[in-house]
Amino acid sequence: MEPDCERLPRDFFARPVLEVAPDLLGCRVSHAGVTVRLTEVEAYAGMVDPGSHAYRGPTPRTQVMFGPAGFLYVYFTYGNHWCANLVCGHEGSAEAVLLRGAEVIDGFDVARERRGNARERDWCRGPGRLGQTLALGRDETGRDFCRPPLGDPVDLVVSRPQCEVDRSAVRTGPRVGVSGPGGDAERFPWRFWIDGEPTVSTYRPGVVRTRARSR
DNA sequence: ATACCGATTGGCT
DNA sequence: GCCAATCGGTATC
Repeated sequence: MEPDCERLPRDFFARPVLEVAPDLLGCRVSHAGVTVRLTEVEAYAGMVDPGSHAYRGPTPRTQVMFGPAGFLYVYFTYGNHWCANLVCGHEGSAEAVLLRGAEVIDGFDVARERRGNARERDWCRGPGRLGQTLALGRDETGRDFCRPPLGDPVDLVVSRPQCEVDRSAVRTGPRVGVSGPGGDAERFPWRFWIDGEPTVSTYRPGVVRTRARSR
């Protein structure tokens, strides 16, 4: 388990999301017996960001993003997958960082059990897989990872890197799978990753929506 | 009440 | 590379 002195304070997250996101690369996330090292994240900037779930204002689902930094926003997508975000910025800004890629550094047996016969490189390659490996789902949304309630049986910790990431190894690019204006590479190059890491997803553009599907 | 769609993944060609 | 699966959230009627 991670030492609590390494836990990142709320002040770390209560900054503009474009500052927080690259700083999270190399950081560790622990939950339910598995610890990972982040290799890929994406920034989402709330109501000014057409790619964000918060773009059209608060809804029951996105409510937690409009609260203070340091809380987890987990969303369900494509009928199968739970994807985890760390809420950033100031209260009301609805900024968040999506955890997209990571390398397992502790809890290998638990991770292997959760991911079946997938290759180790793919355990946390992509936000849905990362959510599954860390067992982050519906019940974890809204959790405070900066000052968790005392006696919380399932601990969630975001902590500093064991080894600092070389800033020159940080790459940026358009966000994966974001359709519409939010996927514009010029306006929103808000995906951050560590160059050369095998646990970073391959880029896939957002699907072009032309007309409604039938059936 | 109902229709549409998604910040994806895994399996198959 | 291509595509179906799958269901909760959101908008609309």
